Amino acid sequence: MLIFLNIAKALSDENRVRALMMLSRGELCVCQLIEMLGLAPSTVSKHMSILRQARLVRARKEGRWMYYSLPDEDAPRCVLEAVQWVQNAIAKDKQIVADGKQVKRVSKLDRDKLCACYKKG
Amino acid sequence: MLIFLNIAKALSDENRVRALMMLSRGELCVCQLIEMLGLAPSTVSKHMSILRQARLVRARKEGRWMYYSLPDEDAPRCVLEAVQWVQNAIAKDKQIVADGKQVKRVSKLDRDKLCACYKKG
DNA sequence: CCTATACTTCGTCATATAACGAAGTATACA
DNA sequence: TGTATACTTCGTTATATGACGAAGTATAGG
Repeated sequence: MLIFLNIAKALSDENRVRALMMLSRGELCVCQLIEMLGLAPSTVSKHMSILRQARLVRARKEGRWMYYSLPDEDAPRCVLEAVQWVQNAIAKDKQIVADGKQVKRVSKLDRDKLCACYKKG
Repeated sequence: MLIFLNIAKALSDENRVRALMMLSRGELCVCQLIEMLGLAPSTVSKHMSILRQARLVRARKEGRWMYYSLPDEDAPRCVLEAVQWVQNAIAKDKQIVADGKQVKRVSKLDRDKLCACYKKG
């Protein structure tokens, strides 16, 4: 029950659902998510840790960068079905479609320019 | 997105998930849910209205009694998939199994005795 | 080493949510 | 036409959550 509730709670925040769907095309690092969500780094980090604890994302550290991605096929069925459900339910949502375009844009950016998100504040 | 978030939020509370699963064997009236959940009538009523707004349950009024049931096949796909997901995820949960037994017990009770839940407080 | 970078953790604040009891509404029955 | 019943709505309170900035940690590069 706790596992299930953690997943449901993780999915009950718009920014977390957006972040999750942004990973549909492949892994992203935190600074890319910060740029697209327009939230403070600490906020995004917290959101990702909630998604991670629910097993809805995997994390991989490479040097200074932390990459997040969707779960693989080995993940619990409960998790995979949740991801499926989200994708079916909101793939056509206005915000999610716009975010898909953002992912393409941000993926092309130079990382130096991208991580300017830290310098803004 | 809002529709999806309403469903996710509705599913992120243990008592609401329990109530939802209690309806698996068929419709129940509010006083039966009050008895099984062990919560105040106003609390259960609020929970059911949240589930209802998310379209996760249907409501039918018959005389003084309000009956709640799971959605039928005409419900939005998003809703049906959510219900499926919950059922697959927690059907074997200890609490949910125990609740299943409670449903059988309560269904056999005389309504006069049952609605004593109002007289307790 | 020392500094910059890329996060994460912590502390704080404002808002959201779950619980309750009291009061309100709608229906059956005397 | 009261009165009891079966909820629902409202107001309050305690706790949970999401946002931020400041401080902490880990890694790369000079």
